[in-house]
Amino acid sequence: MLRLSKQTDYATVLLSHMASAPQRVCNVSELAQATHVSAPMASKTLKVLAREGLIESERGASGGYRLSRDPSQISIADIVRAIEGPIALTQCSSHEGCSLQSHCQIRPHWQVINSTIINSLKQLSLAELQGPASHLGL
Amino acid sequence: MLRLSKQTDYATVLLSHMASAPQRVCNVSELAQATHVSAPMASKTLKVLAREGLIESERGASGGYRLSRDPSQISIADIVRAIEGPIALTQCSSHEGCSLQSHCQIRPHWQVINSTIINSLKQLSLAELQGPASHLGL
DNA sequence: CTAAATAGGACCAAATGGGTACGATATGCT
DNA sequence: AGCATATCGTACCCATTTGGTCCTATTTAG
Ligand code: FES
Ligand code: FES
Repeated sequence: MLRLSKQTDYATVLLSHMASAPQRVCNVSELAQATHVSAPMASKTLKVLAREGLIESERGASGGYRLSRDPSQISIADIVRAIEGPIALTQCSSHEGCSLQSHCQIRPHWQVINSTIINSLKQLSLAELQGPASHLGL
Repeated sequence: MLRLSKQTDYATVLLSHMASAPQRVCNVSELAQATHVSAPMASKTLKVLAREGLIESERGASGGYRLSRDPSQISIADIVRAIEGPIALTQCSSHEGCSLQSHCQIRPHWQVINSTIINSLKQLSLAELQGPASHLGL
């Protein structure tokens, strides 16, 4: 359905909340309460984000998560890539290779579309999510 | 994985081939051979495209499919919408409503991103798929 | 009448996505 | 030392979606 997963949605909301007070270390239950994401899903999601390097974790009592870089340096594209893996609209725009590839003329076009979308997702950073929606001249 | 379905891929290839000789009526097996899409899948896909009005069908012997409008009037966005339904990156950018919706600040941003992507898919028509890839200033 | 073609499903297997649970490990505090 | 509080890793389950096949109508040319 050309939809990104709910987990990506959760990730964005969680990160967006963390960006409102960068540096601060938040634990799962706090983030879950603030964002209304269920605690187990918040936990699952934050683990992935930590593994992918978007946030850093402090373990043990009074531990939690903290953004690993400035909110302006984290884009929606980063979040999507962290949760869903590389953005490739079609099989042939990744390196898996498409069954039609050998006789197909439109592959380069897919790649163009793919880059266009990636670019538009890169345009928007966590920092900008804080403000009102007014980007890309729309 | 932010990937459009293989059927959408098939649809694009099939339509692209039909666009190389608009007006002409092609039957399934011809299209399957030309595009290397398996005949059953080509058939299934073309049925959907016909139902959604992108192509018109002629039934009976020597029947087949024909583009219902000029290739320049059919965009990738049309194809995606025909096969996958409305493009909505997140639940909350459609009207289904998102579980977080009531306390969420970033919803308007999703809508902006969504429109951006739809626009970039609208930019590219079947007619342009015929030529080399050089769109959107990339 | 018959062959060729689409229409519209049912149907199945595999993959994906959403969500839960649990044991292991690390840290601060008393 | 010992306990409470956290994250980490992963395994698991269930519902949905996807990819693909197949079969039976119905339509039309010759
Ligand atoms: S190579 Fe995948 S659609 Fe052309
Ligand atoms: S309303 Fe869905 S993520 Fe904000």
